[in-house]
Amino acid sequence: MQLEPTRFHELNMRIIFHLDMDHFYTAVEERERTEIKGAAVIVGADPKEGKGRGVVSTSNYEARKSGVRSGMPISMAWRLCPRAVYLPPNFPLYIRVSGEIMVLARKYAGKFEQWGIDEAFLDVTDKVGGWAEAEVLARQIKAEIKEKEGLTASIGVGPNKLVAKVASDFQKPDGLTIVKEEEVEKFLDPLPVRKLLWVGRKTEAKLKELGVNTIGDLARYDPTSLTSMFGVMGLQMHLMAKGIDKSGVEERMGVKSVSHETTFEEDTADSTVIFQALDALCEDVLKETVDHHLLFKTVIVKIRYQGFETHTRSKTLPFLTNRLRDLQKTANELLFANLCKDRKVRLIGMRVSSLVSGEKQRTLV
DNA sequence: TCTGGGGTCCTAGGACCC
DNA sequence: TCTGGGGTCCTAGGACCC
Repeated sequence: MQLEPTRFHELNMRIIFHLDMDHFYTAVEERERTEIKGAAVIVGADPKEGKGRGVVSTSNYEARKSGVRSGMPISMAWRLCPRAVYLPPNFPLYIRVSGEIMVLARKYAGKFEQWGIDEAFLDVTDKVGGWAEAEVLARQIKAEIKEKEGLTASIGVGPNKLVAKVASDFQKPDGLTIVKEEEVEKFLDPLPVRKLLWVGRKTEAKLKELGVNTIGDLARYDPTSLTSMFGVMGLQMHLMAKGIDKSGVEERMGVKSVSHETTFEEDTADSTVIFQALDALCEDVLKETVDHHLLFKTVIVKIRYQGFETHTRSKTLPFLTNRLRDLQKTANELLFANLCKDRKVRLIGMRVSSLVSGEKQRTLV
């Protein structure tokens, strides 16, 4: 049933799109390099003949046929698909293309929220009269991205962000899935809980122990028990499983932290190497904060030892700063006081937070 | 399988203040 | 003596997102 626009709005219903670019990094690379057309393509760490460190960022559908997935160790990808074209990520390129797509999509939305580099939520409630018009608009956006960027996107359409997000993942690539208000329960019920936003590997495992496998199982589970086990997230999960999500599409304003980290080619206990890496990370982080006119107060150092044991140590300064010597002194002290000298280190990271825009704070510098 | 690099948010304990 | 209650900030860890 198609409601009249005014009636639709009176009922306080929303129509939300989730736009998700298909295998974005590899799709951009394929567009730029016609010579790899048709090949299995993997963007990620250098595989080094199967000895490489790091993970797969994105693989195209040809590589996925061999079982390659995002987040998989690159050494495993090499074993599954040695014939693939392996490329290092070209972030400046992806960011530029992403920016163009976001500008294109934003003009169709009453409210717009970018989500990562290649996804976005659009609240189109005020732009369409109902579900039929929403479908026309979704097709138009997909067609425009295809025409102007030569890339395919999948769009999920639903009455809230959660349903739209699950829907965009339902048919990929080049998909369009529309889930109307009255179809939400039937749509979500049989899907595995892992499809829900915020249900990751750990939560999935805990739910499995409770005999909760599908979103329907979760919707029927006692919300009080969920709350006692998962806290605020328990209630949130229960509501999501019932297709309820009142969160708004909101423009994100400014970053809350800036960080850089590096994994060594080989684990090392050489303190010269470790402290040099830290200094370099300080310079990278500082450059970025200065470029964005930010001042920081909190400095966080991350240490990951051989075996993946990870610790963070932080210090909040009594003042805002963007001086390299403040950052390096604080970071060096934190690392020096907390580094186990006889253990091999896998990764060093640097982060600054408690950020304030320096535009207004110039007098403090 | 052996785990990158960029982020956000939540929890929980303790310090400190009134 | 041994003790409130509320609030904020800091620190560390962990789950999750792309």
